Amino acid sequence: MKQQIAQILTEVVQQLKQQGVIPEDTSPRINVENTRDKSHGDFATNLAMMLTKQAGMPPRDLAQKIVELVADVPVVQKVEIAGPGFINFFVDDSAKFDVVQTVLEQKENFGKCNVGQGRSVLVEFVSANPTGPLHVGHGRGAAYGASVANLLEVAGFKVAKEYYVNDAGRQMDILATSVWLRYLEQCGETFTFPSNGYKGDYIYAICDSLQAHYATTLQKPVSEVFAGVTPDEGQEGGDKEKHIDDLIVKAKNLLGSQHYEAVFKAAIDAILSDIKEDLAGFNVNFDEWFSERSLMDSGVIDAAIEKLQASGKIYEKGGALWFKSTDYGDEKDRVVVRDNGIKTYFASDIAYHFNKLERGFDILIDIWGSDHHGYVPRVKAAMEAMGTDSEALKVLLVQFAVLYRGGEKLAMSTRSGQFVTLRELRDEVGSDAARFFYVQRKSEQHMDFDLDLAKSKSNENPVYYIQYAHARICRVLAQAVEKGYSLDTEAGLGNLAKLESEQEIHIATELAKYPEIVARAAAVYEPHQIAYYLKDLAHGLHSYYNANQFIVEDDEIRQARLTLISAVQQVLKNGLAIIGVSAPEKM
RNA sequence: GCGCCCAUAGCACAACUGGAUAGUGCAUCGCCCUUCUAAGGCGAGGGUUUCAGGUUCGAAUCCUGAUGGGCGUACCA
Repeated sequence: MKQQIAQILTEVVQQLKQQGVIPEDTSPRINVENTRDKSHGDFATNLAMMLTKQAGMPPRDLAQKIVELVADVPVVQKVEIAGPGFINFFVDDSAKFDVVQTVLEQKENFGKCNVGQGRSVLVEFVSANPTGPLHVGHGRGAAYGASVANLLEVAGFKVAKEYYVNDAGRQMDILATSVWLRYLEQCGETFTFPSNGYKGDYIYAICDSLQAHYATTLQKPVSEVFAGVTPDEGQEGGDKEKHIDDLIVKAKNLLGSQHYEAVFKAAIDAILSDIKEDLAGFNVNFDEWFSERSLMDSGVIDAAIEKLQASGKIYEKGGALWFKSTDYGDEKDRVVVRDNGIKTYFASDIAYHFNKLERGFDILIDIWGSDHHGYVPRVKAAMEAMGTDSEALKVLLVQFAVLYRGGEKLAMSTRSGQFVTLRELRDEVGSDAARFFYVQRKSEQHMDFDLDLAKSKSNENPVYYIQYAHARICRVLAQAVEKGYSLDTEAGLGNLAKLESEQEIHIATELAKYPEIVARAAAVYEPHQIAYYLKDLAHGLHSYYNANQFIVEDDEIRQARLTLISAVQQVLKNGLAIIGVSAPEKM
């Protein structure tokens, strides 16, 4: 309908040019909007106001000219000029119900479009270090990323979802060492646990499995473990970083590479499988868990560095290898290989992004926490230097959720073991409510997350409002069958013209908006638009429900109404699927 | 210091990406269950869109500056 009007206006612009009202070289963007106020008709355009300058006449006069040129179309009942020069289109009520048939024919495909044109997208998100369980901060990225992926899929992209597993580097060594030290404690050794080690309770579970497999064969005397180790923070000459680094070296030496590997692997396997299970319970699933170590082992990182060297953007300074990212607008140059020969995290990230493109993806989407925003220019710089198009990479930043409990701001740290896990949140409020809560806000908006509120008011979460609308429809349709009035959509579609209440027309109008909302939301990566749309649609349904009886004696009216609400049911289901929320049949 | 992001009703957030009288939920106050689920509906109150300028037919939205908040500014990952 909207396109139809836009089409008409495009023709009008051509005619205006021919008549010399506006210059030949003007090509205005045809803008057709849904009106907010029903007295403004169904659609409006600001075309006259946009062209007022080129035409050299007041907007209302120009609008008058445009209206005269607008071709007669049966569905357009009336065209009006209003306000400063808006042109309002009033659509014939009966035409508004055409969408119902479309919905029922296309079913779960209703709302899909092809702006993606089958291009392949890799959406990488969560990618939290596997050093502990996911906390509620990760939840936002998970909910947002999964919804964006769904959205893109509906918009006609070929989507793959990936979790980058940082299973290499110092943090993992600290984790392995922390596990081993806790294991030693369980074996009866006594010492002060390093301040910089991982202290979460989940560590003990890993130790239990180590004990089950190895009994005490991994035990070493404390005197040996701590001999010659730099003291911890708070002690004479102490340094917590050196302390933990020394302990890592000890762990490797005392255990030997094979046993150290075993501890390392036990830790990461346990945590990763916990994360996988957690995300699956959150209705977030990945196609690929991409290991950083695999990049190292396959030599991809070296290849990437060589590629950069070939571009001439690598130089040596102070024994380290630097990438000249300032040539691409970064604030300063960045180290890729440290003076001790160890490659930085940045180096593997360059390789990782290069690898993504090599796997054939057209578009790369990274979803990062906003604390990584400073990282974007250097990754793009590296992509440029390697001769790839940095435009292919789109980084979506998600603001941190600031957690409150009873008005108190909560500090969260995986290291200290003090955080609220995603699993706790799911247990308390449920996956659906949590998914909806996260995705309701646009991603760049700071989010205050009051846990007490989220838990105590779980029944007031708008998600139930939407699910309730869906469940209501299901129950009504079931009741109809029980009363011997099974739904005959064929008959219903034929009688839609009999529906003329305000609520019915409103619902039909809302249904027609859905594909457009999806397309727009996908274009700007904003799943929250779907959430708001669904609230509106649910409101339309509840309103309708309270004002009208669906299961009535009159066959024609009943069939028409049941057909209309089954279309609503379908769209609610489609929209909820994008947000990753279930559509229950009863509540 | 410099850079990025944010600021809308008591609270949490929207506003079709520059459109008409700035909306929704919670909270507050009325009304509606012998009728398909009241986790619902109908209505009321609540705003100088942080402040000061600018751009234009038109600004919550764009530009400049100020204020307040978050984050970043490693040869960490």
